[in-house]
Amino acid sequence: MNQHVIHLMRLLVKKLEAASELSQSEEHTIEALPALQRSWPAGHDIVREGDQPDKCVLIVKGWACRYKTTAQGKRQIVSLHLPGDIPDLQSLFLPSMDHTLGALSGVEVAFIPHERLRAVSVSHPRLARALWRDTLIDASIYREWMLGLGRRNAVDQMGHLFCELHSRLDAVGMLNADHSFDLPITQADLSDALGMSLVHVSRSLQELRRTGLISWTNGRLQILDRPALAEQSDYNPAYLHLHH
Amino acid sequence: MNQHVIHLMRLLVKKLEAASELSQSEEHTIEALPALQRSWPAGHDIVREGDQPDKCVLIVKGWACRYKTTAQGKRQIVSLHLPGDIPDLQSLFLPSMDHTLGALSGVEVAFIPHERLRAVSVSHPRLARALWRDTLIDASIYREWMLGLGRRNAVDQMGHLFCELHSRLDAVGMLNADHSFDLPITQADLSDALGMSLVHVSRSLQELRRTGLISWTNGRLQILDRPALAEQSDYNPAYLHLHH
DNA sequence: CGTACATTTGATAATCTTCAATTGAAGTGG
DNA sequence: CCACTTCAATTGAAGATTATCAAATGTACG
Repeated sequence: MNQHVIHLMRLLVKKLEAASELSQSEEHTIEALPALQRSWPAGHDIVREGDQPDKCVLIVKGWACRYKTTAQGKRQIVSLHLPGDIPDLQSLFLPSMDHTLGALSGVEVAFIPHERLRAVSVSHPRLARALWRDTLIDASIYREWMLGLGRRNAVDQMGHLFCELHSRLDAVGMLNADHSFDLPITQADLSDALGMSLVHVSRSLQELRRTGLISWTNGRLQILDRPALAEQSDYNPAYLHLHH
Repeated sequence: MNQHVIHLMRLLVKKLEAASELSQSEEHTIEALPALQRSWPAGHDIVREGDQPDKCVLIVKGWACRYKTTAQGKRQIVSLHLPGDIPDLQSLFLPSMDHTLGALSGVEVAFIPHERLRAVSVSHPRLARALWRDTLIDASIYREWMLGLGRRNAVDQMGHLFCELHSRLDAVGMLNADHSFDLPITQADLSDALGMSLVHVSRSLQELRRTGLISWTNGRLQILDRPALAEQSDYNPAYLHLHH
C-alpha cells in the first residue's frame, strides 16, 4: 500500500468515475485497497475457465481479453480490456469462471483480494453500486457486440469496434494527442473478437484503409474520419453509459 | 399486496433460489414487494430503448425478449426471458435503456418500483448479492451466446439454445412431464435470436428434426435425444451458474 | 542473417442470405 | 359452411458473404 500502489488504484478510481460519481472519501477507500502486482507475457492466460479465484484482476498496463472456446477449438473473444478495467469482477459473486482471462499484449495487473472488495461493498453501498454498475456496463457492451456479431457485416462491425475503443480510451484519458491510440494486438486476435476468419479481417481492414477511414501501422490505430466511420458503422456510444 | 401478488413474488423467489440461497426472512422480504400487474399482447414493446423507467419488470406469464436494431432495421434478440425473470434489472443502476424489452408471446408482467428494490438492496446485503448475481448470470449467458453467434454453425447454435432453454425451464419447474416445453415463438423470432435468416432457420430446424434430435409442433418443443443434442452442440450448462 | 511470426494475396469451397413463390394453418365475416 | 384474408412455414433458385487452403511477402529480433 505504498505510494506506487495508490497510484495504481487511481486508475480504478478514474475508470469508475467515467460512469459513476464518487465522493472524496469513497475515492480514498478505493485508493486504500491492497494490490499485489504481477505481469504476464502476451498470449498467456491470467485466469482460466473453471478456476475459482479469490482475488480480482485490475489491469494496470497493456491489453487483456476474455474468451471462450468451442470443443473444436474455435475461439471467441467476448471482451477487450484496458488499464483501469477489472475484467473478472463477476468472480466476486460467481465463484467458478465460465471463461478465460488472457493477456493480448504484455500486461501488468494488480490483484485485489475478494474479501476486501466484498467488505467495501458492504460498508460502502455507493461503491457497491459503482462496481455493480461497472458489471452492468460490461453486459451492455456484450449486447452491442451481439448485435454486431449477428447482424452487421464485417466492415461495419470492425468500424464499430474501433469507434468503441476510441470512446473507451478517451474516457480514461488514453488517447494520443492526434486522437490515435495504441492497439497492440494481432489481426488474429481481432478475428477472434469479431467472429470472423483471419483472412477476412485482413481484407476488411484493407477496405477501411482504402476508403480513408482509418490507418493502423506499428500497433497504432488512427481513425482518420471519425464522423464518417461512426456514420457508416452505425455507432452510437450511448451503450457505454458514460456520464459527462 | 394481496394473496395473489404474494404468489407472483414466489416466482421471483424461485428464480433467485435457482442460483443463490435465501433465508426464510429474505424470502418474506421478496414476497412483501408490491407489484402492479399488466399484460401485453405478442409483438408489443414493454420498455423501449431510450426510456428511463422507474420500475422493474417481473415476467409472470409468457415469453419476453430483449433486442436491439441496426440503423438498417436489422434486429438482434440478445436474450430470452421466461416467468420469474426480471429482464430489466439493470435499469436500477443504468437509468437509460440501451435496448428494448418486447413481448414474444402474450405476456403478463408485474412492475416493481425501483425505490423498493433499491431499499431492499441496501437493507438486505445478501439479497442485493442475489440480485447482482442474477445480472452477472445474464452476462454469462451473453458470453455463451456470443460464442454461438461468432463461432458455431447454424445447427449447433440452434441445438445449443434449445438445450439452454431446457435447463433454464427445468430450474424453475416449467418442463412438462415428458420433458417437453412450450415455445410460443415464431421462426422469425428464432432467426433474430440466432442472428441468421428466416429461411436458414427453417432449414436448420429441418436438419435437427431429420436427425431425430428434436420435434417442434404446435408451439411445443421436445428434445428427443438430449445427450446426443448436448454432445453435438457442445452444450455444458456450467455457464448458467445454477446451484443444486 | 536466419528464424519465427504477422500480414497479404489468390483461388476455391462452404455457408448463409435474398428473392420469389407456394403451401399450410387459423381466423373472419357473409 | 365457405370464400377470403392473414400470418407462418416451406421450397427452389441464385447470389453474396465469408471460410478455408496454400503460398508468398513483409517485419521483428536475437
